Amino acid sequence: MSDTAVTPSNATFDQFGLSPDILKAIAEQGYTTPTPIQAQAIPVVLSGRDVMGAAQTGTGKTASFSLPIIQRLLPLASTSASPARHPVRALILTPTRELADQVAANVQAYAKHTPLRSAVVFGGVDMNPQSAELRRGVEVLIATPGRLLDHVQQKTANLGQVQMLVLDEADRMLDMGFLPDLQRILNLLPKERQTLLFSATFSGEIKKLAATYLRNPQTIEVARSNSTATNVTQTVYEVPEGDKTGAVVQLIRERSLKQVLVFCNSKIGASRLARSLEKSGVVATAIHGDRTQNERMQALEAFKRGEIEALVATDVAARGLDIVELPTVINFDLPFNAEDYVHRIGRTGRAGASGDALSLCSPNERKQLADIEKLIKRPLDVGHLTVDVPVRHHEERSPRREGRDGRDGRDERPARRRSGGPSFDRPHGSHRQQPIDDFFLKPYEPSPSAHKSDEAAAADAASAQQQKGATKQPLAALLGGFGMPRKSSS
DNA sequence: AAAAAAC
Repeated sequence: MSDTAVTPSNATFDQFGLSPDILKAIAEQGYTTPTPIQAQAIPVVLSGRDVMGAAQTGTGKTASFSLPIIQRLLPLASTSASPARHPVRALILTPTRELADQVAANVQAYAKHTPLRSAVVFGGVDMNPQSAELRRGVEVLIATPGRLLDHVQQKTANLGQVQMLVLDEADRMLDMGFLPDLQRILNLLPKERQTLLFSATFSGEIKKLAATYLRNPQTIEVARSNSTATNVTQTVYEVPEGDKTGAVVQLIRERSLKQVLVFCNSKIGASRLARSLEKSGVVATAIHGDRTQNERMQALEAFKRGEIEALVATDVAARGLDIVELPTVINFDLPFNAEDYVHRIGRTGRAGASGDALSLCSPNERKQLADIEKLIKRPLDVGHLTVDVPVRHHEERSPRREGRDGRDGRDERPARRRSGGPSFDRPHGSHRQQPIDDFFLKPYEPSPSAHKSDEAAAADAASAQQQKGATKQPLAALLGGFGMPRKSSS
């Protein structure tokens, strides 16, 4: 087993023995004090030892490996123009193209006063400029796996002299089915090398990967995995599926949000929401895997420049995107994987800044909410929007169930009955059958097969009681057992 | 259930 490093409490960048050229670049980036992961990882990486790092994005992880990589390669850096003098010595693999781009920008910045060359390759864009750059020779290569293998096949990338390998967001890469690609790449690398594996979680698969490809790694863990930053407020708003678009508009206006990242579960949903927001006067654009790489990059850049108020994204943006001090993240949909929630809200409250994570939860997403609260080991705060909740003194309703839940982006409905209508503009859209009151009338219904605990049943009864005649009540009251961790019965 | 990634 590997041991865990101790955090030096008040380290400075000066004490790592980094080259003045690197320190100069660090200073230019405005950094003075290493983050905990940097304080722990930099000395270990400099020592040449393998690392198994558990760190969320936003903890300064990229610099924690980039800086010592640059330092270690410095003695080998050549000022020669000959490509042969610039073989790939460090390879950094990331799951998404945007993350590769971000990491590359960091490496570039940290190495700018050194003769080291770096390049980034990923899919979705022309291979030729990448090939040309690779042929000129680079010591540090940042890549997504598929395109890297493409370059290997084209013989534009030679990995025979790689001494340092970084697997960034390794859990994500496995989730995305990159294991075969990773294995192929790893087989091309010299056995004698230093390997750094970073992962948000240490699942069984990650441990297996580490056992296979790392040698006596030192474990570095800054924040317990699955934990969320304490400087981020986390609030959930219970919103009927069809009211989510309006709710987002309202949150943006209420809070005067100028730069908000909004997560959807589907590509189509993200596009639709972006369009709906635009109709409501919010400058918005979507970023997801069905948009061209050019569109993705332009959306991201415009967002960073502050030209876009709402960037509506799928989980392509859940990890790794480094948008400095993003104040607010909204979950339009709750993610299917609770871990993705942690990654999504990791886009805010970065580098010690405070942030707000706002989540919309429709009745059919309560299971996801319960999973999230179980993972982060605390309930989210329950917020309420200032829209009127319709008063319904309800007697009996037919038990007919909706065949479809409308979760796939069919979230736009015509304005509801005037009395008690929402105070926000509602975009025009297709009709959904489910009446708005459904949510208020129907407490959480577990599937018939699911076993319900006594507390949950009691909570349901309590919430059903409280729903009658409810208006503008805090959702916590409306929802009784809302957010209670649910015992899973398997 | 969905998303991501090579052409």
